[in-house]
Amino acid sequence: MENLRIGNKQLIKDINRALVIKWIRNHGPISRTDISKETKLGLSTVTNIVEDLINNKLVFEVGEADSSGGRRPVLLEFNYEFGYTIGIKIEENHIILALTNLKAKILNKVILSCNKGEKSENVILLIVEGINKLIEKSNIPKDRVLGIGIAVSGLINGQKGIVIRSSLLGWSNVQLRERIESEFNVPVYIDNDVNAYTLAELWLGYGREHDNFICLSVGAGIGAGIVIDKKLYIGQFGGAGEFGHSIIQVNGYQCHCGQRGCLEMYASEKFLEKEGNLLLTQFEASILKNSDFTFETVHKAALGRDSLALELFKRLGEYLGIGLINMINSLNPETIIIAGEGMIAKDYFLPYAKEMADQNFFSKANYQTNYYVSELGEDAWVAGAALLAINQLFPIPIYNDSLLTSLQITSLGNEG
Amino acid sequence: MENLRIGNKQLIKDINRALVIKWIRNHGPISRTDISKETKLGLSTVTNIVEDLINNKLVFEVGEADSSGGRRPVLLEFNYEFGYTIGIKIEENHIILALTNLKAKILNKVILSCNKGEKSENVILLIVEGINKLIEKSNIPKDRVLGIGIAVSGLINGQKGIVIRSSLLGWSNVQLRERIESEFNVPVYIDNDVNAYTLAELWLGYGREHDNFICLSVGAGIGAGIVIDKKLYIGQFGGAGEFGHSIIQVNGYQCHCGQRGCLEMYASEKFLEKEGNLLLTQFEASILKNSDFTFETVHKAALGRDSLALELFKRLGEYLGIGLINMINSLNPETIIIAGEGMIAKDYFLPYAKEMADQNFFSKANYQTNYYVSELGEDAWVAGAALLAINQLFPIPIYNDSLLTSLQITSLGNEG
DNA sequence: AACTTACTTTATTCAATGAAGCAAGTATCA
DNA sequence: TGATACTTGCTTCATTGAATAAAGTAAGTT
Repeated sequence: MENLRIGNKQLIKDINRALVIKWIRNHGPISRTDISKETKLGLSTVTNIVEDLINNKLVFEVGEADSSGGRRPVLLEFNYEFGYTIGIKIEENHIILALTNLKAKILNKVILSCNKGEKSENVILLIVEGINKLIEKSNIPKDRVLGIGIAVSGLINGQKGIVIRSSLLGWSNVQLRERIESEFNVPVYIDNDVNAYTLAELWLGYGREHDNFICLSVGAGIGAGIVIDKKLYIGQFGGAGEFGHSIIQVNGYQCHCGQRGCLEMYASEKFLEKEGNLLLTQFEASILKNSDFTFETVHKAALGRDSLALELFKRLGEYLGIGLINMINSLNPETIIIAGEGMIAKDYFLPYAKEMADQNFFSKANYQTNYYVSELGEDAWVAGAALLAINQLFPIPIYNDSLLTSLQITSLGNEG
Repeated sequence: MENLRIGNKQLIKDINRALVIKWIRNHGPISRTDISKETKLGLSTVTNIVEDLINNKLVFEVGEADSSGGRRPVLLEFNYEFGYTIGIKIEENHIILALTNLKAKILNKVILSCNKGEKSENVILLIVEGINKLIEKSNIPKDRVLGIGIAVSGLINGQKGIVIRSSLLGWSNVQLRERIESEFNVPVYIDNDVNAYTLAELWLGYGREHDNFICLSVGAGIGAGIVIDKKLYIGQFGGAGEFGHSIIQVNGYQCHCGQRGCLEMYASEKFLEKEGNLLLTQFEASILKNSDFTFETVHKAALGRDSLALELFKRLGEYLGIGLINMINSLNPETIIIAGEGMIAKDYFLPYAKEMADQNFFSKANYQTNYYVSELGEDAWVAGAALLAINQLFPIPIYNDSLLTSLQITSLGNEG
């Protein structure tokens, strides 16, 4: 249950400190006066808080801006190097680790190979090794790492820190957080990979200026992250956004999840494979005849105007459109951001998807949903993983439960 | 954008007043000491706030509880008759109006008939007439009505107070709130009827002890209300929860909304009609042969073991199950509450729906979703409509925007 | 020299709070 | 029975500490 804090001086202080930090983080470099104007906090209040933040090295004065007829404003900037976080993405056959500053900017990267289907225990050992290597390579003191975020594909219970099930990795019920946390004594956060990507969009991409959207990943599978009021919605145990397993066809293709007719079987790489092989007989001339069906190979074929490839993408697009309709009609998002490996071939399927999706329930009432193609690169996955941790360092301090990890920073001011 | 208030004394005061009110509302009769213990507010703080509330007649002392070795605790109870609200449900051929106290308890009811397909302007006039009649009948001063809530089936933009589209009523773009508000000079809230019912579940039913659920209504159509963290999620413009128009069958039955294969065509009364007529040739002996197909008629037939009726409910149940799967997989709710007129026949279709729905993505990982059959009666629709207004009277005052209407009450204390 | 803009210092305000006190009961025991 | 000690509930009051408005200082432009 959401436990709102009671009103007292400490709450005032925490809220206003967090507010000032937020403004400097999101809009810095910025002057004290501007913070005061924007937040409606009294100027002297801002002065006091900023002094405190500077003493704690969370904020720096970085120079002066031009005057417009009076004393020059002193510009403040957040100290993104106050500490570091590590973002990790576990993939089928390698692990990507990145050291980031508190802006989720990647400062250093380590990529380790591992065998496909490797046991979780061995992967954990690899991760530990990778973290150590990364810290050493980056030449920073270990205790400046303030948090670790790990992105894993599959069903994740972030609160408990458990990988419930990952069909890609072949894991189930792995206590990932506990293992890494005990090794480094630093808060560790884990979440679904698409959720991590969604966080990257929220903080570094589209979400910088928007509060509500769904981020849909089209690739080997289908996944989605749901952002409501600038917060990631995770559901009862972290399983929200499994749109890939919404059923769009009664008695449709058998899905690996046990259901039939899942969207994932119609709008991800799995569809290219399945439908591609079925259609081969009708498209004898296709250059895909002796190839496998991945976004890459089919895309290449499509570039060469291969008619099987074109047909596959057309069908995938139309099915994806139905998936989009279901998202729109059930959640009514402002925008759907589309990302994932599949987007290399976006020109060949997105138009069909959009055309189909525009037939949604709301469009009849002239309420449009926006589509937006993610512009973040590959690095967004690990950056998003790092954000799993960064996100927790500066929470809005109005709830009781959010204090556990953030205390380290937000209450530094009480000591001095 | 959610605009968090800045920290100052007024915020402290508002939070703590709201907190005390909440405890008395939800757990009264309760003593000052117990409030202090539960909220962690200082006892003297509670005393002060309570004094204020009593002066403003928001709270009453209602007697003493037994002593357990010391002075008897003085019990406080919320004054649910501090004011009244009016809940209204607009149906196809009548309008139901109810006067409620601030607990959404129905004190008086007026039902007006109107023609099916009546123009919105005439219906509005009827509503005005009904409200006046209700107030007169209840013998209360007009200015004790603190808010009016109206539940309408269809697509509603609650923020703007507009009925965007209601296929049942044949309305589109009706400025309902503005019209009623200008007539009575009292805040008016409008929302989708299922959202109103969901609010009733949230405050009067299942939600009293739970924070996250989806409330699904099975009747003439299919609708759903989504509760996240004890708050109704409404989407970009109030259209969240249109699960009825999620597509479960590519190229399926044509829906009135323009799409094909909507859940609403497979799991509401519309399905009984459509599929019933199609199946008549195979079930020559059915007593439904010259009947219409409503939940009522088909249910009666099922009671007589009519095999067409049984088959229809079986199929409806299975399709409904697929709808449930899609809800579960995309939102991962703790519980799905099922309600609506269709539930008279629940014994004939729910078992099939549950069996199907239990095949969802998460069940493979042993994470169960709960189903719960709504126990609120017919009155819950208007009670929920009243709650649309009541809900806004005592908001958690941490956001700037929530102050508009609640100020009347929460700042009474500043005057005395 | 007058005006602007940016920031700091200082006295004030006010809601929460802990401590002390008051109110009104129960338990114990002569 | 009733005097005393103890318990529990509530109130009063001085203190605290954060924001804040006002006055003062710094450093620029016109």
